[in-house]
Amino acid sequence: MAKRRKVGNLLALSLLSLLAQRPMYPYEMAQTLRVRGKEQNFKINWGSLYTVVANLEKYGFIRESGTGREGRQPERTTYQITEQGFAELRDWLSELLSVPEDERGGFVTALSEAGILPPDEVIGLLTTRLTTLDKDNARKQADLAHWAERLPRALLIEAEYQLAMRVAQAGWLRGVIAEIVDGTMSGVDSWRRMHETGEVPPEFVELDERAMRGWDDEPRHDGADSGHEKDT
Amino acid sequence: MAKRRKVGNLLALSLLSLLAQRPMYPYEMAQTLRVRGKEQNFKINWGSLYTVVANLEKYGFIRESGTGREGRQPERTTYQITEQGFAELRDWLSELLSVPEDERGGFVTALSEAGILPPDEVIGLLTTRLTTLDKDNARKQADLAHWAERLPRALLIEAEYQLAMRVAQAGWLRGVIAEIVDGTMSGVDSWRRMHETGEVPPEFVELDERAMRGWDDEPRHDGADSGHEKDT
DNA sequence: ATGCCTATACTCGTCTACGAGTACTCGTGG
DNA sequence: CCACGAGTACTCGTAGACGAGTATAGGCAT
Repeated sequence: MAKRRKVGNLLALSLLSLLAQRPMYPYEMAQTLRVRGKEQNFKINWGSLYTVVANLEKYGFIRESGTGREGRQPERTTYQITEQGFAELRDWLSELLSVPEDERGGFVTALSEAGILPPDEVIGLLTTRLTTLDKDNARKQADLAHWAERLPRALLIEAEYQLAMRVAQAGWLRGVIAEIVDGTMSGVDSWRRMHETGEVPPEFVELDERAMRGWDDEPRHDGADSGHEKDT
Repeated sequence: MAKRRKVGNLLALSLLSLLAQRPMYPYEMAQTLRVRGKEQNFKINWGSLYTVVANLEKYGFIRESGTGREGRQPERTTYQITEQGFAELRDWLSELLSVPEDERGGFVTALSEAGILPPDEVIGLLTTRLTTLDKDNARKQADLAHWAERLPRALLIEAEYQLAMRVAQAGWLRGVIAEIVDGTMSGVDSWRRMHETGEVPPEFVELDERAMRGWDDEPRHDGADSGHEKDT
């Protein structure tokens, strides 16, 4: 994935960020990340951590800056960021901020395969999701408000973003569920019949055939997300 | 990642879906996926394809259903889904549909590290993103409308979802950009000063220290996303 | 009929991700 | 004063992701 970057793991971005502030040794990086509550709730991937550090060094983005034992603890190696590391960090950040990606998550995939399950079950599952989402969002909203009182908002944008996206998802879900329930959405009838009788609705077949023929008469804008193909 | 599933690759979900419709051999699966325009624009990962098929077989989710050479082409192995495969498919879909995940994408990470870049640069990058997003969204909107005329909407939900999320993202971006530009957002001043003078603003330090002490006096709701920890 | 190009269907080897395990150190209670 | 548990800092082996390469078969132009 994203092989364009010499070190393609997002953990590497965080590490570079950390080292841009001060030199650290790997374990310290992990602690700092964890303590900041960054990256999920950091079920730290120790393996990845050291692999990524090694790779960052291999490509010259970071450099050993001393390998001392400080007082007691076992020996440890401190790293600092290099000029190229800084450049990579800036470039990577720039790309991530300026180029929108398509969501690649499990939910999208599942949505597109949801026809496998009978409509009523899907309604139930989506309702569960919606409920959870609403509950979590309320809590996150409160947390965020709490923090906003004692920290500058500039430090909270990513939390605000995540919340905004979840709220939007909840809104969308509410609409879709309603449409499936009341039958406003076209195709739900065939879908339901298919699960009751086992008969494969004709639109599925048509979809496949259309595809097979290469739907040439249709608008194809394939570089959909404004072409961020890997430029090999 | 997601080691709870015996085969944790999302490609596996698509393959199971495919095989739930009819038996296929691996290459055929790839073609069918590609032709349906599923999964990104499918820069097919041939390596993953065969690894995943092998694993699906290893865990009994699919089974060889004949290994014939049909007429001409080189020999090939056809697979069919098993009972357990169906069960896994249903269960996996259910989970993906009902349990909301937090976005783990690059944008979120980049947002949280955006302080590395000077504010004006960030404004520029986010504006670029917004422009691209608006342009793409308009096109996708049109495409979707086009397809909606000749296909049941039930087959288009995942496209609708993706579009809705992108529209929401654009809306959020518009707001945030404005707030950074006009200084409504607190912290932007320190942020700007930091990049002009090199001085590290006190709130960063405070954040770290607070974290170090273990902010015990604050609300910590750690299983944030309604606890979907891997239940080892 | 013969070379060559394309499509088909995989195989293989490398590089990455990751977690379980290791080893060493301090503090503390019995 | 030493057993034990909780940190600290990492190592290593395995499983997975992935792309470049391979091999074979037909089509078709000469």
